[in-house]
Amino acid sequence: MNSVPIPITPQGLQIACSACNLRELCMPVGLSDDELERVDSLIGTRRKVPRGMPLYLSGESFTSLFAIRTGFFKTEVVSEDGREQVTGFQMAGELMGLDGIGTGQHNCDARALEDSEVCVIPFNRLSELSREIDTLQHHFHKVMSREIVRDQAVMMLLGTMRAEERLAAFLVNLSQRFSSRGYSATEFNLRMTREEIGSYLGLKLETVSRGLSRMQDEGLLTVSNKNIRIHKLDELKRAMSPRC
Amino acid sequence: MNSVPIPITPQGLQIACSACNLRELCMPVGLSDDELERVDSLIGTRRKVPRGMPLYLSGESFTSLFAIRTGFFKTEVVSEDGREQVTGFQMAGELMGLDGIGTGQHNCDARALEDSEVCVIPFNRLSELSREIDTLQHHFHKVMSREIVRDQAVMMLLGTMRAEERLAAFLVNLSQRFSSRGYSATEFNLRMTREEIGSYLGLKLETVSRGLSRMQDEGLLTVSNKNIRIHKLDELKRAMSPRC
DNA sequence: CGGGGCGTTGAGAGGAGTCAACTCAGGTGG
DNA sequence: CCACCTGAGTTGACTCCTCTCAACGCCCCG
Repeated sequence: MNSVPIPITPQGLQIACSACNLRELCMPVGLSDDELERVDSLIGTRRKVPRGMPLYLSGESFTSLFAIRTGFFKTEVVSEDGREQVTGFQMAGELMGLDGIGTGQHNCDARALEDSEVCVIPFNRLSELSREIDTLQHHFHKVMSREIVRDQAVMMLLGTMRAEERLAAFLVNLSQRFSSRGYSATEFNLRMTREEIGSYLGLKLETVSRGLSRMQDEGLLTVSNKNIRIHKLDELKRAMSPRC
Repeated sequence: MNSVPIPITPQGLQIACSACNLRELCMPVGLSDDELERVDSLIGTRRKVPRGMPLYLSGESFTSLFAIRTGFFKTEVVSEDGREQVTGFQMAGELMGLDGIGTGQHNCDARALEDSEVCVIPFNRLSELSREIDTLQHHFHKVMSREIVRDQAVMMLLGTMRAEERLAAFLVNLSQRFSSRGYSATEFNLRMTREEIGSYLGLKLETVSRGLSRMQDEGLLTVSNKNIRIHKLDELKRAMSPRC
């Protein structure tokens, strides 16, 4: 096996959803104590996924969603003719596996980019519970809908932006997500390779590398391998728009 | 107003969901008579949307989903800096508006490409009912999930394919969707302009035009304005893959 | 009949891809 | 501890695909 189920132990209970510091990110607000307890009971197990290992692979049967507790993932689609497309990078508090509901099989690979841990959410239990708790149902629908909106934003990026605009948008997006999790908005480590960034942005790795170098030359940021320090976040945001 | 609500009249009842010829496309199977009746009651009104008119616009508050009864739509996202991206083309039996659930506001424009008619599905009624009818709940989740998978396929197209591959993929996709609705798989009329195709595929309209001309020169198909006749569907499918 | 939207085609420009050489960091094993 | 090796990243030179700009034709409609 590529990962280890962790049964909830007495110790484990201290990180029940109701006590999880990621609660605002992946749980609905406004639940009663009773409801909160039942939602807690949703999470049967947690699972550690070491760096480089898959959380699930395309074609595997779908039974659960996964909420990231710690770590960093990528999701990747591989087509029949061998093309690979990274469809997203996921971090703490985000949900993975929604693509599997439609067919009952996962439709992409999810791989840990660093040692990670996820909460396993059995989908049929979630379905049951969301029939009983309106708030949970609505929350789940919102999460799925936001996923659709996010994908549409990526389509916009891939369809209309040039290389450096895509790169700027990518970095600004990462910056915001780190920031909203309490990390620095201006300094962070990329967990993915240039090639993975390129795949996500519809570019070749050399183009990604050149783009970063160029931004460094312009004083927008400093790149040192995977470490990024953004000096002019406002200019970086402007660089997302044409004619700059 | 850009469209006209149509209250269900005695005549209207004959096209209740349970009797709709698109039933397999947009309704769950395996409902009991009682359940069927309740799902029928979901559809409060229908709405005609003349060609060119919006079904909804970005920023409008979200209250309902829409199932297409007849006609053809495009959905389009406009970014702050003025970029436009067609995110999809929708035809009979397909659902629109899922992007609005997350924020409570529509996040794209939906516009009729020909005179169309949609069933209005009040979202809070759908939510209620899907709490009572498992089958309906699961069906709705599947529909949302498939939307995500579809969007990922578009990301793959935009991220990895060259112009003519995209065009081939687009035509094959249309062909299959027409075919599954009982229309010809090899002859159909495009409802959208070259520019709209280009926006969807991340290409300029000239590139779309050239691509179609080239395919015609190669004998794959015949183009006459918006009319497409595919002569070699199998070769067109091969043209979706690299090195042809 | 004239005009505007849509589509086609050509010529030239430019941005990203391709190919290749080189550097660097990290991990492994002698 | 150092030599080695591998994968990741950078950079340069060149190619080529798509975009840009422009001219022109077609069709529909006022």
